[in-house]
Amino acid sequence: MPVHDDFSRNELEIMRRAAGLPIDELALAVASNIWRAAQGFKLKMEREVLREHDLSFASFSTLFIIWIWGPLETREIAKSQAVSKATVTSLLITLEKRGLVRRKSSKVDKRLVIVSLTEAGKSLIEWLFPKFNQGESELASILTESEQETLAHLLRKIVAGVSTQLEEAEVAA
Amino acid sequence: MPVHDDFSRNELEIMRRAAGLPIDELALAVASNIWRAAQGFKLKMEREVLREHDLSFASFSTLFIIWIWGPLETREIAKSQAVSKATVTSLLITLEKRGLVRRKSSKVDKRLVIVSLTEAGKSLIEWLFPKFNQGESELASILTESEQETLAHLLRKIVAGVSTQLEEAEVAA
DNA sequence: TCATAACCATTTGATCTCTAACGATCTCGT
DNA sequence: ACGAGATCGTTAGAGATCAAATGGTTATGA
Repeated sequence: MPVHDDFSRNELEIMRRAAGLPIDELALAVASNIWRAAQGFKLKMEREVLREHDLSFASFSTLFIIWIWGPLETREIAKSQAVSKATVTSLLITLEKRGLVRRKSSKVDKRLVIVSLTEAGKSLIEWLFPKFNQGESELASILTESEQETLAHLLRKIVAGVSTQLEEAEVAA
Repeated sequence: MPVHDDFSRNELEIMRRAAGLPIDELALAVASNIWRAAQGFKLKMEREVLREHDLSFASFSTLFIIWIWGPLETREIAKSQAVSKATVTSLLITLEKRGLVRRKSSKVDKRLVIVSLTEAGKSLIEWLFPKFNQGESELASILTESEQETLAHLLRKIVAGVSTQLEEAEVAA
């Protein structure tokens, strides 16, 4: 009995009784499968691509975003990954120790820190990215091209929607 | 310029040049939006539902799975969440400190540890779950019902696929 | 001008997460 | 019966993550 499958009638009944109200089963399935898919993706990439270079998923993402966008401020990296600035600071310390990124204070606004890739960082991400994309390709290959397009489309809507919802909550606070 | 949007022609050109080969843009979009959706979901739930009870997403998931399935062994919890046993041990220590779960060694097999909810844990999850499901419902409400069904269906295939791929890699090692 | 508010990165302290190594326990083949 | 190998939960050590507090910097308004 696989514990990780979708929920049976029995389990739904437990939840429903506790909730006292009808529960949104469809939303439950959507949310839990988004989460499971993401965890599986992360695990796959860390094991099959990143581990041999001793790089975490978060570190890879950070290198990647700087590679694509060029030198960035800390707050921009945080925003792009939807993580706190404190997390980015911690990641950058690790990456800087390994000589993959460089930080320098902005001349224009001394509060800002500009982060750029070192040569070693650039080489690493250029070496790693094709393998990473290969893994992504493998992940998606379970679906037809048309299904992949549908999935990406629906997920984009979820991402946009939740981003809006989070901003609204932010403003209200 | 929102850093978190899908990638432009320019950025794709950077990747393509570095890769030397054509890259799988569709798989890139699928994977990155899975990841972004999951991060947004986690953030939303932690802020809007879990924070006021000082509970992490991982703690909530653990309480939830024990609530639905009844007393579980540590390894079963780990498997159900796709995390390592060490992670579960650490979570259980925290939850036990707060009096939400109880651990006892199995009589049948002394290696095993059986985890069950305390009354406080049961009360908390039963209080929290309806609010959590409400949040999930809000998350999914950007899509029509039919779209939600499609999304859940496609994600289930991804989850099953990546699970298979991870197992294959496991066996090969 | 200049004081107050807003914003930035960092630090702090707690939790979550992983792999690797460990000790205790169980299984299985001989 | 019994020893080799497998499995279990835990520990150790490192990194990732967050909210809250901090200190330095910039913007705003009277």
